[in-house]
Amino acid sequence: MTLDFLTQPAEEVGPKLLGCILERQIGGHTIAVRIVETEAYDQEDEASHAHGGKKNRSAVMFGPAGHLYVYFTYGMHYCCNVVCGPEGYGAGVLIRAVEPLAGERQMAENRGGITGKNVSNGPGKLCQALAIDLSMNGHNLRMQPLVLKAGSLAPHEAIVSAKRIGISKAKNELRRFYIKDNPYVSYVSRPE
DNA sequence: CGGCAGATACGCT
DNA sequence: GCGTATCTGCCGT
Repeated sequence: MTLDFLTQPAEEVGPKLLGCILERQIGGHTIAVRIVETEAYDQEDEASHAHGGKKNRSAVMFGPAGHLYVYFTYGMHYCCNVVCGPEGYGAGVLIRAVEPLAGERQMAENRGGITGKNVSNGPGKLCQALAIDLSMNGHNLRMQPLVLKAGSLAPHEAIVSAKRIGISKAKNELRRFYIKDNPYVSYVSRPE
């Protein structure tokens, strides 16, 4: 399995990223996590940073698929997207939550000692746990120190589509996807 | 538990 | 100036 599907539209890529693996190399340690919640954005979406054409902040979203778009919001939080779609078309999939597979100790340390599911069950939290900041903006996810690997769902797992969270525009769009019953899905996401 | 406000800096009007 | 693809702590029940 390859990452070729990243060139498809965001709403296709969103569900397909569920179950994929992110590997972060940092300070001689390896952190591995599995993506359990995503959300699709593209330039026709009023709520997307790519809406209204290419801007300085969102330029990466218009670049080649498979790169990382990192942005800063609320004065204190980073969030990260996987750029997707054809080059020149602004689209990306926000990674909203991940499930730790390896390096939990390192992640807890990055999060100031927080352990358990609170370590990565939200967009800002997972960026802090993986030490992702603006210096990673535009990073190619096929290269160290942060690599995206194709993955799949376990046989018993199911994908749920839901309305979006935390935004005021186009919030009724069904562009959020998560793995049903996974404990690391952001806790606001429980209802169907 | 659930709800609410505060933190805090950046991009856009 | 204002709103923001959020998180945390503090409050009351």
